[in-house]
Amino acid sequence: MKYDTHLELTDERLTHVSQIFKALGDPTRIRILHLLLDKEYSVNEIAEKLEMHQSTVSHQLSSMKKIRLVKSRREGTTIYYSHDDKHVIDLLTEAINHACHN
Amino acid sequence: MKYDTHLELTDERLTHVSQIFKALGDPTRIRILHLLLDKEYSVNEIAEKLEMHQSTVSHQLSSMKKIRLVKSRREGTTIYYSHDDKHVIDLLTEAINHACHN
DNA sequence: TTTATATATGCTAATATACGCATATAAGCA
DNA sequence: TGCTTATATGCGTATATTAGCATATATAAA
Repeated sequence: MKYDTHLELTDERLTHVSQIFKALGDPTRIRILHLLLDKEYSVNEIAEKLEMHQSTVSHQLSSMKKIRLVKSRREGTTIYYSHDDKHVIDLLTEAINHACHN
Repeated sequence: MKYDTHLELTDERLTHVSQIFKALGDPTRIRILHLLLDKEYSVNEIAEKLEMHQSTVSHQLSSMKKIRLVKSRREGTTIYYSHDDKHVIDLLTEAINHACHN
């Protein structure tokens, strides 16, 4: 798909776009989102797989949920997280792909 | 173009990708890059067009040049900046486009 | 109700970031 | 050389961010 390259950058759009990029501008959050590319994981699963502290993962999931980058679903005491913004996932995978072809 | 979605996220790639997104995660830098979409501008032109202080613009251009998001060319005492990473420009325009269709 | 498990969150310290002032540097011109 | 214009940069301040500890909350099971 081809995009217009000259859409007006209003304050609202600027805030939104920079917020998204800021969220992606942290290795911890990138690793979490990258893990969530394929399927949902619980907080503990994420912490174990990525060798992070539970509170670190929870904090970052919380910050990403606040801006709707991820969503959660409860099953008993376990909460499963998955990504919730296809556009953002596209941006991330494209960036990783570019990094892989350098 | 379709991408693989499962390329390995090595430490090096992680660092690179997060660095790019971090650079894009700031309204000042986004405004500058957005201005530079079409054509090159001098530092003063950028400062005037965007109503920013000269030192602010220079600082941010310097930080973006360090990671090769922009490049510069001298003409007398004037230095013209333009973008230097097509991939990053693509990421930015896509993000703005998404923000425009929400 | 008590206990165990999973997750969330308040708080703090360490670190990073953005900005702007003041000044340095660089190039061109008188 | 001295002056002007354009840009860069050192420094200090204000603010934001990150991570981890300790603890709170929520759910389920005994």
